Amino acid sequence: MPTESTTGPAPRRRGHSPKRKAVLDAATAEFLAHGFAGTSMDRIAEAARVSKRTVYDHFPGKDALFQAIADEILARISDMPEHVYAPERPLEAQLLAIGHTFAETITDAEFMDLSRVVIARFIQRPSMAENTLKAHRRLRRDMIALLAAGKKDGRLSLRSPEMAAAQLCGLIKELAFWPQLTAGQEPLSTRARRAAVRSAVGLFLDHYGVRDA
Amino acid sequence: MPTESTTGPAPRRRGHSPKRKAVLDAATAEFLAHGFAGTSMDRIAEAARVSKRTVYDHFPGKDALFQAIADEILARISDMPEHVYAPERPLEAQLLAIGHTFAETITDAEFMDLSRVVIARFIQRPSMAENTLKAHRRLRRDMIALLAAGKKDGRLSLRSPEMAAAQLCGLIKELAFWPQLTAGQEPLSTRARRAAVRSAVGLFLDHYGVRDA
DNA sequence: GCTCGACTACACTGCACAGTGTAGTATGGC
DNA sequence: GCCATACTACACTGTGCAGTGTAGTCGAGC
Repeated sequence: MPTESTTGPAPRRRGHSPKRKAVLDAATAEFLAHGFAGTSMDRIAEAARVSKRTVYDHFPGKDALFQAIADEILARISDMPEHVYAPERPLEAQLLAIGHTFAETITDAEFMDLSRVVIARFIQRPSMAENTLKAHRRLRRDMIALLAAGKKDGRLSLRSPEMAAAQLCGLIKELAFWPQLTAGQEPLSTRARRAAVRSAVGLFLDHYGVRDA
Repeated sequence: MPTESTTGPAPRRRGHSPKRKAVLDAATAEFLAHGFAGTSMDRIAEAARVSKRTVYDHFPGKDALFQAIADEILARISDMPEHVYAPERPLEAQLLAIGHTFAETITDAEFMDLSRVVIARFIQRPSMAENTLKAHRRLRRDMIALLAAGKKDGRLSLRSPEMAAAQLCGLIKELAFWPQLTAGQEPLSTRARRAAVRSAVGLFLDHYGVRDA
């Protein structure tokens, strides 16, 4: 064991070189296209036109590389407006707004690819999958808060804001997300996506909305 | 190449012995618990208290073994009543009936485990995932037909039966299926499941139902 | 001109796993 | 007794892949 070789088992590079970006880009493409298990470090190195050693010089291992990519994509996608209940605005408009944001987020091509990969990777350890794809958790929280506020304000007649939020999301996801993810269906056009949200909000308000308000 | 050894490259056993069942049982448990990639043929053999050779004597390979198991579980689960539109019965009751069947099917523990594994395995090739889990496709067809009939009968006011069916399913799945599958949530109690279906049908009819009928 | 950090090329270890080949054992029917 | 069937034990091939070790190249700054 020649342990005195250089500096021991620490990462050998730290700077943010152009090669690092090449690796990240190549790895993103490979992971999103072929999944975690279906992508080898050799392929990534080859695609990045970089030696395998360089990959390991910038990232400690496959998992770390994948995590870095997932984090980066999620950060890019999670850059969305907050949705806070506004008593003076019509409820329908507010529900449409958050619904559209939700639908846009989950139909984003990169989010879908990432979902595919993360779900394939972590579905055996479900907690991690939900944890990693927290982008839409944040929106779900906003939605629950909005529904709770609308209820308190007497404009919605519902028991559980959590359940109602799930229903609203389910209405949208079953049209705009799951068919594309698990059945290879083409992504919804903007037009169709917006129609799906309008329909979902229509169903929602016909049931939970209070007549006069 | 000693090709004259026994009989060439054909499967060596054909009978339905008790060992075959042991292999199937063990493989079912292993696959459902650890997924396709997470299960090795050695583990299956060990769990079945059988030599590895015996596994290969009954099944040509890992894929075939998995397919046999998936088919068997799906056959068991797909054994469900047909739901055909009955003009004389109240629509609500009919929607509740098919909704409850749907919810029962997808909340079945074995169906969920199988879904997990199949989704993890085939989500990169989405067509296969939908194809394998056809159990709920059959119900979806029934549901679409039922909605189309209800529309023709003037009891439902909707454009697309396909879209409406998706919405009804989405309302149920987002409460009773996906949280359990991807977030490790406890399965819904029978009581909660039935409440979810009633709520979904309520939302559905408040929007799509025709007032008088 | 030398050094140092980033990088390459490539050989190599170690592992897990699918699938095979084969010699040998136990059992029941003839 | 004999033979076939079902099965075991186990060694073995081949492959794909994560991760490492190392000698050497190249360019920038001193």
